[in-house]
Amino acid sequence: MQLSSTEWKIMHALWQRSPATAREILGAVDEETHWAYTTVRTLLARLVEKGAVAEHKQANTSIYEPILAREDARKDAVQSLLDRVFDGTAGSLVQHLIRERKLSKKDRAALARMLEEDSAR
Amino acid sequence: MQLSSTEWKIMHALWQRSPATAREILGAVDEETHWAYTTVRTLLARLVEKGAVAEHKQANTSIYEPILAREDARKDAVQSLLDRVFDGTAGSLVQHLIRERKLSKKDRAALARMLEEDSAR
DNA sequence: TAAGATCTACTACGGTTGTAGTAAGAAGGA
DNA sequence: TCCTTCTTACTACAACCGTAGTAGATCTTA
Repeated sequence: MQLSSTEWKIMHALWQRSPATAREILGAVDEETHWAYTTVRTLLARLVEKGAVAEHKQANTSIYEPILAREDARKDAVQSLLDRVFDGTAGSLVQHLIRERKLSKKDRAALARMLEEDSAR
Repeated sequence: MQLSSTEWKIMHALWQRSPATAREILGAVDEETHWAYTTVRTLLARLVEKGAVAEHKQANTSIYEPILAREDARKDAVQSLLDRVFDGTAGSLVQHLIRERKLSKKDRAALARMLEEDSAR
């Protein structure tokens, strides 16, 4: 499932604290976005429509919960980047990260550990 | 600079062989996309407009060349993914790749080499 | 109980993207 | 020279995206 960048912001808020009302989500993203309440509602409606979020009424207020899992969303986003931008493989992405020095010492150590474990198997 | 996914396809063709005419680019992407010639022209016009591609006329035919470098485009695309999807850092992306076992044996070997060189310095 | 605060449902609107179509000029071959 | 084939310039149009606004219902509180 592909999410637009505003939808990602809503989902991040929901993954962090759910269930939540639209107003609570607004509270969580307000600092960063300054969105109107109705903007948050529109975004939530779109997410419900595409099946990424569940909505149920409590009294006259909607309560939202993520259906789409963060890891699944991330998987799709990464795959889409690999297909669009790299040659479809993660290897070239990682080489890019190394060349661009995007990885901290710690990241590199973690990577090296993983490589060792992996080749040991 | 952000590129749409169709724009990426044009740019990949141009990075591979440039300068090129619209018809040559169509030839390069036709198998994958089956685009109409005018679709390629539209995409090229948009890329020229946003400064990613240079166009100059030879007789009555336009010749195109990339201005935007592949590495720069990749940098922006990766940063955008990190900001939208991860917490803005490459570390969490790499963790994701590790957990998802996205790296092939060959990738891992190349990576190990690069990491060694890197830490040797 | 009447006014403000909230909530929902619906609509809006310009920009971007994907995917062309058309008309008119240029160029090359019969 | 006239027909065919390219090319260019311009236009189109629906879907999606970012960002709301409005109207009417409902809840809360003085």
